[in-house]
Amino acid sequence: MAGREPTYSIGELAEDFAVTPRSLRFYEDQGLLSPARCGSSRIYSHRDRGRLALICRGKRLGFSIAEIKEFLELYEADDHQVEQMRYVATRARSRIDSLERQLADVQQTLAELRALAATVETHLQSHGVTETPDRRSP
Amino acid sequence: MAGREPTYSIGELAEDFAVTPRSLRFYEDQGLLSPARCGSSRIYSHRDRGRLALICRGKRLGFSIAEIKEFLELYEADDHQVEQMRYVATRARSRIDSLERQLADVQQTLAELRALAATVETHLQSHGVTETPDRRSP
DNA sequence: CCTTACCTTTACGTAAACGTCAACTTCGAG
DNA sequence: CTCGAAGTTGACGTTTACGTAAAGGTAAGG
Repeated sequence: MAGREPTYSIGELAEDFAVTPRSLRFYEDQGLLSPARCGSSRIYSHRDRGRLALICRGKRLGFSIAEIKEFLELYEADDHQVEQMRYVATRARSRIDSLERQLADVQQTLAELRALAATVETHLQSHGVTETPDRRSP
Repeated sequence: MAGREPTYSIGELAEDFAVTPRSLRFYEDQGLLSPARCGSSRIYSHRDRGRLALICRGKRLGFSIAEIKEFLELYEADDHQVEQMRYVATRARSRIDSLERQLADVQQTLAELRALAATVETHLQSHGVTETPDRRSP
């Protein structure tokens, strides 16, 4: 019953996540990944794949590499000593606080932008333009 | 009845908007501002002040200097050229879309983090620790 | 006259997150 | 054997939005 864990080359994993091999090496330099080696070639495990998924998500969220690294360590610490759990709890809470602030920021920005869009569209309407802008031949 | 328009030195304006003089010079280099000169000193008019307000707002909204420059040129060009307003509206909408995606992502992350925090705290409780962790002297 | 505060220009420095190039090595296919 | 594709490690280039001296001008106040 031994299904061997799948492994990936740098190119495969890069393509799967639509990043470049260069990025994967960079993440490794920064300590976010540490794939096994076969000779000098990198061999990525299923866990590495999971970590990369988290990295990509973090990037989508606009976090820096350093922040993402903290995240990863946070998830890693999952099955560590009880003593360290306090630290994890503290980090998680502080992370949540920061995210809540970011959430508020984004919502504020959205509000401003929607107001701007509304203003502009009102102006457009007052010029007799009500439809979604078609492109006219110039 | 001729109240002269107020003018500002670089330092005044910078302080008013909580930016550095360096930033104002930079914005000028980038063509976002072009204050009058008295000798070599910059003299900012009321209009310049208005432009700076737009610049700061653009920054808050997450636009790049280059994008803000485009907007300023649009506002400048004609107060209401329909074609140009469409462009602004399009940009705003696209930014809104992107922010809405980001919002969803952040909310998702928050949910996960809260779950993690809850898990960790449950673990801590099961070890007889119920209070918020105080910082002990090391 | 001298200091102080504020202004000027020029120009190099910084941080993030890779891109890009060079200069190999390695491996399976033909 | 040879080729090309894909891998490796440096190391320097790029972009954005300024920071940070360096070196000096100018006007007010003591």
